Amino acid sequence: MGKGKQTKQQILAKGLALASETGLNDLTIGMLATAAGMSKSGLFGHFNSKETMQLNVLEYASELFKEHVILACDKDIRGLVKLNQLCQNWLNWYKPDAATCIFINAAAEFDDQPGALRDHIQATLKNWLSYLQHIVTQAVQDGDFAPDTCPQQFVFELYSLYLGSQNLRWLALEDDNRSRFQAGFNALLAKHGAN
Amino acid sequence: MGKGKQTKQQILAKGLALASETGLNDLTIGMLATAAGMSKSGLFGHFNSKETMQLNVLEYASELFKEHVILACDKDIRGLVKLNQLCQNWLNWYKPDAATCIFINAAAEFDDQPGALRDHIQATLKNWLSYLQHIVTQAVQDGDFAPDTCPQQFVFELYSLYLGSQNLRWLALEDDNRSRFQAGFNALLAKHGAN
DNA sequence: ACCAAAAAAGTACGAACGTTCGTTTTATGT
DNA sequence: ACATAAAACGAACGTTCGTACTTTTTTGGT
Repeated sequence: MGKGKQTKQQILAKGLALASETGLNDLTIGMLATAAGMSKSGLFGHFNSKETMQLNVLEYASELFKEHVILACDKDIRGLVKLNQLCQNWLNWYKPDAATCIFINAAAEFDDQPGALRDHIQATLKNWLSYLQHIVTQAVQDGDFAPDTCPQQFVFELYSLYLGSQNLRWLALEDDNRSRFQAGFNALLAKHGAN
Repeated sequence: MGKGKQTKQQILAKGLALASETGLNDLTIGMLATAAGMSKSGLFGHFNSKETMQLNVLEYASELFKEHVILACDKDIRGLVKLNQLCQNWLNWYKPDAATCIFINAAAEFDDQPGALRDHIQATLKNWLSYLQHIVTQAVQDGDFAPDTCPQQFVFELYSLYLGSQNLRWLALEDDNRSRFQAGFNALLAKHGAN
């Protein structure tokens, strides 16, 4: 890996960290350059536009997500067991500080702002949800869940719980939102007759 | 009502409409002025700062929310019946176009940005959730729900469903997210033994 | 060790933003 | 109706941002 790609990776790592705190919109070229310890124009040269930079940060996040959530699962598991591992990984896929999931944050920021960024976020999210749906369908086929389980509704409720845990974190309530998610998840499993 | 207060109300209405589409952060003084059909400085004079303007928009939204969600309920109802009406009103409290709930949007935008705006959003949200919690507690006392129902967890899951319906709207999935919320809500009621 | 290519820096510009100030128009009370 | 205050305007400011150009430094293959 040449010097260029190397520093680019460092930039993207810093960029993801910052964007996870302040949002992808507020990730300015100048501040990212400062955070990366280089000049504005020096950093700019790696992307040639802010939008490309943001896009690359998202793609970097996607790689990390796939690595820490999907590929980190045990091999040869499926259905309910896999769903459990996926959700566990999902909650922990990006750890720094009080960072909120960049995909959730970016979705809220760009949902009404057409362009390449919105399209990418939308595609990523759709992809993840349909993957979850696939695993749930598998679980139903395996008899892990009741046969009348609707995978779409199941994933909707599961995704909602994730949103809830992300959104309620900063309300600084005294209770642990992770455990609120877990309780909701367990109830969701029980409702569909997980054994 | 003097001329000043009158145009200010029009400005706030326009501001809420715009902020519900593009987010409270992107609600610029210049574009709001243009949308309101007046000059930048003319509009500015009503607030003397952008933050105050945003704060006033939020307060305006709070008034509308209270009016359309809380006060719009039938008198002398409580417990499960009231919860049903509240949720129905909640989903419809602000109708324009494809607007997303400004509180949800603003929460995502300002959660990591200390200041008066964040504090206001936080207080508003906490207030609403604790109100919901109060109604659920009432429902349990009235025997509408099973006695082992945890109101905090209940409201967490309810709020999560609302977030889900808001967040999944723009994914442009073919299915109606309103009905996804309804299904989840009904399941939530059933889980706690609503009769 | 050298030289072309890549990477980084420096400078500058135009646009948009929030805000200020002085002036002009409009509304209101007597 | 008229005088006073409120409301709205127009032009300008300082700052920040993304981006374009040019120059300097660093890298890597021969």
